[in-house]
Amino acid sequence: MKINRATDYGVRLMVYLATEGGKTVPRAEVSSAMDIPSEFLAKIAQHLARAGLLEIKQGRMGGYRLKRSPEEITLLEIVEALEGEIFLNICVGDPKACRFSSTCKVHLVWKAAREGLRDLLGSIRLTNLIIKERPLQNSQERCCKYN
Amino acid sequence: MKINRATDYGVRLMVYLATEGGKTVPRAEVSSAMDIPSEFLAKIAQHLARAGLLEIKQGRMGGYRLKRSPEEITLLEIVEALEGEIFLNICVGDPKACRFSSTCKVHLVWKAAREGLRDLLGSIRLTNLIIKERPLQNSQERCCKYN
DNA sequence: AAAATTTTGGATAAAAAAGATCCAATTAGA
DNA sequence: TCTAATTGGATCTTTTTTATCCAAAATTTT
Ligand code: SF4
Ligand code: SF4
Repeated sequence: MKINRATDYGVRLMVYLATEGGKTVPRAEVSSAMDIPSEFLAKIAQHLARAGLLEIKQGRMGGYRLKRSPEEITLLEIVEALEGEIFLNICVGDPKACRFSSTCKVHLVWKAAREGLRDLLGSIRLTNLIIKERPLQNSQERCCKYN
Repeated sequence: MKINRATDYGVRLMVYLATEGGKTVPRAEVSSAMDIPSEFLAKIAQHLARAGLLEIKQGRMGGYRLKRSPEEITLLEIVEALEGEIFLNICVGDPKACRFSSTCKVHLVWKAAREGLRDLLGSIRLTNLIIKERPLQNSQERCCKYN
């Protein structure tokens, strides 16, 4: 019951792109800054591009950049783009996979757990994940409990 | 991000034992009633026994039974006995595993997600998971939202 | 147009985890 | 003692994860 490395790497990539604003960042830079194996990163970026989360520019001066505003992109989208839709147990996504699913109460717990997890991840936006070097001087604003 | 089959099987076993009250149930019976490969079930039962959740009786008339009252056993205990402590990302259990963990905000989200998940699973007891054939006639009681 | 740089996409592969299965030895009731 | 039940260790297969390699394609610069 853990996320994949690829998912964590994908989130790192997206957070890095968010901190770089709209710039196109070459793979090598993300790889070294974020400690992600370069070739693996290429595959992850392709997944995220197909999911409509980032844009890939090929050729010289190519690289990656966010396709949408970091305010619009949730952690849930990133995670599910890389892991597939979250289901903590097979029966949640496919009730026919278990002959007990219609009466089983554990089934309901896994369903509830999934909801809770997705709600949390869905409430976090890329903007909430950017690391600011120092806190804003004249602002008390906190967009959520995670920053 | 899914539980293992072994974990689901383990929960099925525990729920079955709970429905049988204090009886010692042979492995073959649990295996066929709960659709669990018998030899695999043996391994799972050994794990749960080491975790103090059930008692194994060897020899003729042997089998499995709960070691504690189903009221005292939570789903979290069962799941963690089989999966190990729940951490949705390596950095949650071992911050040294990632050089970003001290500043990374995603880290905090995975921590919060873990808390939420463990709280939910910890709130469900084996008694809440027993399947009653028909609802009690003269009782409105619901021990929680899962029954 | 040629050179330089950067990604693609498909193949491949090593390692780890998951999901069992086998069986000789052991245990304990009858 | 006979029989029925589990143990514990080894083994095995399959799937998933985590990459890596490289020729081809794309795009900018010279
Ligand atoms: S036993 Fe219950 S929780 Fe397990 S797979 Fe079947 S329906 Fe789902
Ligand atoms: S990048 Fe953040 S979330 Fe990912 S492993 Fe490191 S600390 Fe954890």
